[in-house]
Amino acid sequence: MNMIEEYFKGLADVNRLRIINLLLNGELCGCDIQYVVGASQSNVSRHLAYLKKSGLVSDRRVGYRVYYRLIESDRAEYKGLIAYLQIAFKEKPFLADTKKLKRAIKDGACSVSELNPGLVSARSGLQAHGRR
Amino acid sequence: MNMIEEYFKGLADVNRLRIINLLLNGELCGCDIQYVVGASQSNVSRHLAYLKKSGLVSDRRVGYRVYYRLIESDRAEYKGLIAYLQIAFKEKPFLADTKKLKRAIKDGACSVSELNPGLVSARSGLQAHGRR
DNA sequence: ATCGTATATGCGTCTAAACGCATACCCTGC
DNA sequence: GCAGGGTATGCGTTTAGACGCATATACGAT
Repeated sequence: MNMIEEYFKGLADVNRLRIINLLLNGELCGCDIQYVVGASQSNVSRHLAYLKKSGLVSDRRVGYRVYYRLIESDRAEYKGLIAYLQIAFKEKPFLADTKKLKRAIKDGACSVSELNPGLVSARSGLQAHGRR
Repeated sequence: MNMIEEYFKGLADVNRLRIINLLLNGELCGCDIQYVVGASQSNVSRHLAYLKKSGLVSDRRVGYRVYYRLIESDRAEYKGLIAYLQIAFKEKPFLADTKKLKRAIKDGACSVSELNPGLVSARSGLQAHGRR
């Protein structure tokens, strides 16, 4: 199937759009995504699988966690789309999600801090989530 | 609902992507779209309705025909998307559709020629379709 | 080995939507 | 009025996918 079609199918759902918005900030682990989106664990997991299938997201396992990130690709088809999303995601409700993510990271979320420097300017140094 | 989500839902189908690709060339009447896409009349009509609902396409009636075109909007959310599509649509199978459309217009398709000058450079002057 | 955290997946349900077929509708021209 | 081209829509079928629940799996720590 066409890549462009795959991309748009991947983005044709609010929760997946919200996840992509979060991943524009850098790599994140599944539990942080789940926390911000607020959906059930299986729901988030399936959306992430769908995004992988769509060619938008890749993942890597680190211990018992899985970290998700946007695909790295130089294809115009892909880069142009990501560039568009960067612009388009200035709107609510994505703004609220981004804020919630930054607060979570600051309070000690589990996402790897070295890989998303933009999120950890004022990290407090905790290791645990401080929630659930 | 979010406009971005509406847009992506609208684009999450091959036939609708193909229609949008055609409309990037300018306004087209329904029967020409149907001819190029090669789907059934009701199918094409419903996809066009869906694209209208998604905020991507508008239409106007001229006699017993309806002409469809991309929405005119200066919102970054919208313009950025169209700009992306312009770039992304260099790939097959959209290329074949564009060629088929240009051939149809040249052979006398019913789309209004004044509104898509890029398509009528060598128009032969017929009024009928020369098909079906 | 067992427990705890994180993630994936099988199963059932429900809704959206893609498609074809037939029919209704809209407009023009006779 | 009627006929014909173009378009929309009601109806039924079928498939994709969104979701929750429960369970399985993966890994680390003890």
